[in-house]
Amino acid sequence: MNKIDDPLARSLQAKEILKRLRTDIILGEYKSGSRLIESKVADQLGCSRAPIRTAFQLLSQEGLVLNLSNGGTEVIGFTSKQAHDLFELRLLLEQKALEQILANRSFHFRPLFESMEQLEQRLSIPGNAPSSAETSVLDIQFHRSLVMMSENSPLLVAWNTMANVFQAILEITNMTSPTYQQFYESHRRLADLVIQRNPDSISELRHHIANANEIIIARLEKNMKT
Amino acid sequence: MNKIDDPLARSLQAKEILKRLRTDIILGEYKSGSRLIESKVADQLGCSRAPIRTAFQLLSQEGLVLNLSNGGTEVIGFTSKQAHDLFELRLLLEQKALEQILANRSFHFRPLFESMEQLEQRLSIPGNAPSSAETSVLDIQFHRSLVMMSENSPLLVAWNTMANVFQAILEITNMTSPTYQQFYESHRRLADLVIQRNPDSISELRHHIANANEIIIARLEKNMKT
DNA sequence: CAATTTAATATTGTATACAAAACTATAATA
DNA sequence: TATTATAGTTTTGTATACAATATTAAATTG
Repeated sequence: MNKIDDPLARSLQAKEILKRLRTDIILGEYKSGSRLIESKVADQLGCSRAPIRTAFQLLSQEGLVLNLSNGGTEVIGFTSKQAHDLFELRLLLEQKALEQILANRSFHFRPLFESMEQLEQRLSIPGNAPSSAETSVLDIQFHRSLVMMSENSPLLVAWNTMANVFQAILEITNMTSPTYQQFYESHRRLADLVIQRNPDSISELRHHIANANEIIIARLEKNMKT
Repeated sequence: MNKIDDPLARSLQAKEILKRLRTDIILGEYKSGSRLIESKVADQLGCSRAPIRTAFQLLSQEGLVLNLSNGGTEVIGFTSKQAHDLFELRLLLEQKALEQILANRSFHFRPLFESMEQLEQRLSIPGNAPSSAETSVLDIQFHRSLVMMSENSPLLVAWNTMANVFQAILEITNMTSPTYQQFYESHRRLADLVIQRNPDSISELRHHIANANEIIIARLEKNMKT
């Protein structure tokens, strides 16, 4: 449970391809229902079909693409409703994680604090605002630490799958530092409540996520084509 | 939302390999922490590395295997606790689906009844008890129909991912027809409550799943090596 | 002209080849 | 001896080749 599952860690090409396709699909660059042809995409991106296949499989896992029963891959459009449902799912999973954390006898909270302080430190460097990509990674890391604390492997697996899409959305919406300032203050309150094993942490979490979701979805809708 | 996502539908080899590895890992044939070598497995199963890589990726998606950061694939043991957590997750997701179904104005319940009647019909053929593999597919299909009714794509994606492991467990535990008789009676009660949009359907669902989980886990533990 | 069959094309699934990276074991050095 | 270098091996990631299946277009038939 300590090692981190990082698909494509060594597969730089597939990683890059996946990221690009994921973002494009979320933004609506591909029409819903249109078909993704391995060789076409391979030519466009200037590589062979091998890493493309890998990327397609991951996209399918994330629900952005559909594996047709006769072979082939079809784009599933990403709508505003889906974003909403995704965020609701995130809340459901994280709340479950937190409930289990509170119910467990002992737990390790170091990773939670480390990830929190990493974000705080990064934000506190004067005159050097972090990029949206940077902060999204750190923000996600905090929440991943929380889910990992639950020591519930299936829950973590489910969370990780949707987290990829979630992180892409965070990057797209290009959060500014002031917004993140809000977020990390909420992270601190939450982390403090968690180590106290205070049941109020649940409502703090619900508050935090609901608030974040509202801001993010509003920004996302402006960027989406459809 | 109408098309069904079936990875490996055309890829028979990879499908077979995945199924076999999945079952073996659940049963504890591979030691937790041991490394899966593509070429080794390919030689054992008498095929090339291509379908093996595909299968490994799917296993990773299901949380049975870990992608090491320097490349390579490590087996994550499947413990009794994980089974318990998995089943709890299943309940969480299906309950969420049902809540959304009840909240929605209109919904299509044909697939739910069709899958239910398929199971009933199959069980009612005298002197021809269905195999565990057969019934597990039909049972899973009923629950998938339920989740699909929620028209919540991210929720369905998450459910599908864990359903693969769940179905494998159903097959392993080799349910007998009498047990299934119980299950499908519960299915019918549940389906009836759902079309009435009766909130009691939620407790019926909780009951059904909790009951099934208890039976299944007990049987599973007898089959697991660890 | 509509429907069906047949041929041509496109696309995927698997096998193989090769290069880059990671791991292992041996040798060298302090 | 313990530690670092180094050579050798293993293993993966990507590219390419080929065969089987799907899709599309054309031809045929009623």
